[in-house]
Amino acid sequence: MTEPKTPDVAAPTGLVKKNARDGKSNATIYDIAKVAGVNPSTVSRALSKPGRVSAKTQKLIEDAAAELNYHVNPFARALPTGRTNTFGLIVADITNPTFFDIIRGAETTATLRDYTLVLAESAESAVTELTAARRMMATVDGLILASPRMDDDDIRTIARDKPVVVINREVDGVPCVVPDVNKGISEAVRSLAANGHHKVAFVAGPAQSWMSARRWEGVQAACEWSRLDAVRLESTKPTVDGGRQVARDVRASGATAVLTYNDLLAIGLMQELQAAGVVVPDQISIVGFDDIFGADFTTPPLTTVRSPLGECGSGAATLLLDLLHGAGEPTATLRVETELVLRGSSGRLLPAG
Amino acid sequence: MTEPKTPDVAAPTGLVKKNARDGKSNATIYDIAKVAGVNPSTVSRALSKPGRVSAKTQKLIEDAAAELNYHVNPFARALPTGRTNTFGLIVADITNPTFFDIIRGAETTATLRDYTLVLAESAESAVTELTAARRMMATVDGLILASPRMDDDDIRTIARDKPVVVINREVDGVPCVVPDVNKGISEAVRSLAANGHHKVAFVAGPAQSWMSARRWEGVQAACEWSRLDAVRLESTKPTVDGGRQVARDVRASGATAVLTYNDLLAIGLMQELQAAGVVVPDQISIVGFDDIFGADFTTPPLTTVRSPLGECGSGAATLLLDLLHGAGEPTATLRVETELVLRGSSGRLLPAG
DNA sequence: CAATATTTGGCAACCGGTTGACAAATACCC
DNA sequence: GGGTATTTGTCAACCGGTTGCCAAATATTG
Repeated sequence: MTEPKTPDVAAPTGLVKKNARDGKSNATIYDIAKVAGVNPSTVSRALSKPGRVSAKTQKLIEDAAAELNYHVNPFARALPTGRTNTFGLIVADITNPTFFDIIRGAETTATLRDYTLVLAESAESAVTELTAARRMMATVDGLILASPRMDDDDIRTIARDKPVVVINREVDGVPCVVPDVNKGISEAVRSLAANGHHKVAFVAGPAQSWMSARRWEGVQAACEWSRLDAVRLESTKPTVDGGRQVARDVRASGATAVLTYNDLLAIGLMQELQAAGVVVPDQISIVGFDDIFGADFTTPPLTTVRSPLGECGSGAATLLLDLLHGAGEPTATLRVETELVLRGSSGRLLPAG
Repeated sequence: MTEPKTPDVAAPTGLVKKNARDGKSNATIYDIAKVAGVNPSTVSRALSKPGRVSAKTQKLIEDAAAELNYHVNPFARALPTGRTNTFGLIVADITNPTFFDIIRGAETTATLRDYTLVLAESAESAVTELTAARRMMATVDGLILASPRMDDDDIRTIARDKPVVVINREVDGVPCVVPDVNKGISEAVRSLAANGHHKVAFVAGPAQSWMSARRWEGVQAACEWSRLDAVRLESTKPTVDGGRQVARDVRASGATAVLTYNDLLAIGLMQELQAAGVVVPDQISIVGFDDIFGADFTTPPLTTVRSPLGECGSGAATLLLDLLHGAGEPTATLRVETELVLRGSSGRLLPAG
């Protein structure tokens, strides 16, 4: 079969074609087709539809592909199919260590399943978040929203276009990965009750944070169960700085134990209290949430309700990838367990001197 | 193209208006061409070649585009042009906080200039890194390698195909962003000398780490200048755990001040020494590198030589984007300044009791 | 006002795969 | 062997932009 059926299809049309495949330009299925002596569409099938072509042809094509060092062009594939083997992850704040483990979990799972992770952050703004999500929609197969700030309807709207998985929040009709706060919180509160505390303060997070609301509910319920007083305080922002700022209110509240929306608040709060001469945990116990990187750098190291963040990230990625491949419930909610990590910042209340 | 302020997203009224292109298919330049009564190629030009079409036609097309809520299909654009408005960032370890600020800096700059950041990690492995880089090459316009582990030749090979910027390492013929360690180190060593120290230990990082070598050189030079003894110790890994493990050697070395390759090592080292009853800084001074998140959580807070990591990330992104747009030196090296951040973990050596 | 220079818009050929329809080749059955 | 059921490979029409070339339209100039 040496006779060319279609003689000079590629006759020089005057176009500046970089015909010399000088190492640069990549091999295409047309090149493979020529080498293997088959039609390009056969090459395409051999490479992406297992079993569609005969074993003999398959081998022929694979050899040619290997010889030419062929790699599919992702854009050429994405154009007709819409599939990109890519998914997006939008986090509220890249520098917030809460998300580090989520990012890593998602990235690891993505790579493992031959997907690429595209990252964006919303800077804690619902508008930025929506913009980022919209922008990504065009280029990804699916989206993971970690602690989204936009409202439920926006999330559902996006979820109508492409598979979406939400972390740290429950949205009706959208698959979610949420830590179940109750176990960890009740362990924490019971520990505080056992150590002689009677009044507990909860420092809340951002108003739009679904998780902050759940944690406050959990704290209330657990306190009721243990017959402790519970009071809710507001923070300006869920950061170390926000924690410092809330120290006044904490002292004014008369609570002897504090749970904060997250570890950053707890760390800032502890720093400020210690700077003012308050001894932790003798005079006040502090418990954070999440067990972020650095939570054990403090003196005393921070007691905290751990959320398995890495698991959240990889769980969300798995959920999403299953969805993309047609497996799994379209709206399953994955619940992961929380647990108390008892360190030095909480303990027995010493009688006031 | 600004977001429509009118929040009628949730309003069920206007929804019926959408014609056949309701769910999936997005408007194309052909749709616009039809509405505007021009040729698709004219639409393409109006939208991407400023000034190529008359103002009148331009307006016509822009209006039609707005009406149809048109967004270009990135794949269709990438296919013929190869441009994707995307660049990759490969870091050695996603969970290492050193990279958090780098990631954020790069992400912020990317978003600002309308690029998308694709993230991958090498898990501290040269092989994984090369694989990740290769994989990305197909889909990005350029690549940033933060603290790369692969060897210079591999980097240069990659750099021949697409623009590459390296952070935390100098590679001949490739644009780099490197903190200039000398200022920060000499400040640190002078401070130690002034506080009565005579022997300084340096705990090194990974053998392949270019930056570790530079830091050791810097420490040696500064110590020579200040007439201090300098001794080099090896670490098993550049983590908190590695820092704990090196504590033995540090004590055995007889040094009264330690600089560690990075903050994680410093933190682990300090924890271990304190656990053994050593008082920091009275008996030993500890100085880290980088000023990572959490470096000030410790008691005493960590003295460290700060590298402006966010600046490295954004600087690398800027360098890369300039390169992509034809501006800037093809192999410029951007040097950023380091400085000593004096906190509590270093100070005057108390006379041994 | 004619002649030339400059804009402006249209045509069509790409970029590199995917896929439905179909025919040729091969296998299977009686 | 003839006839039907299956494989297997080919054809051709996409996917949605980009861009070189050219001609028509318009502007500039002598």
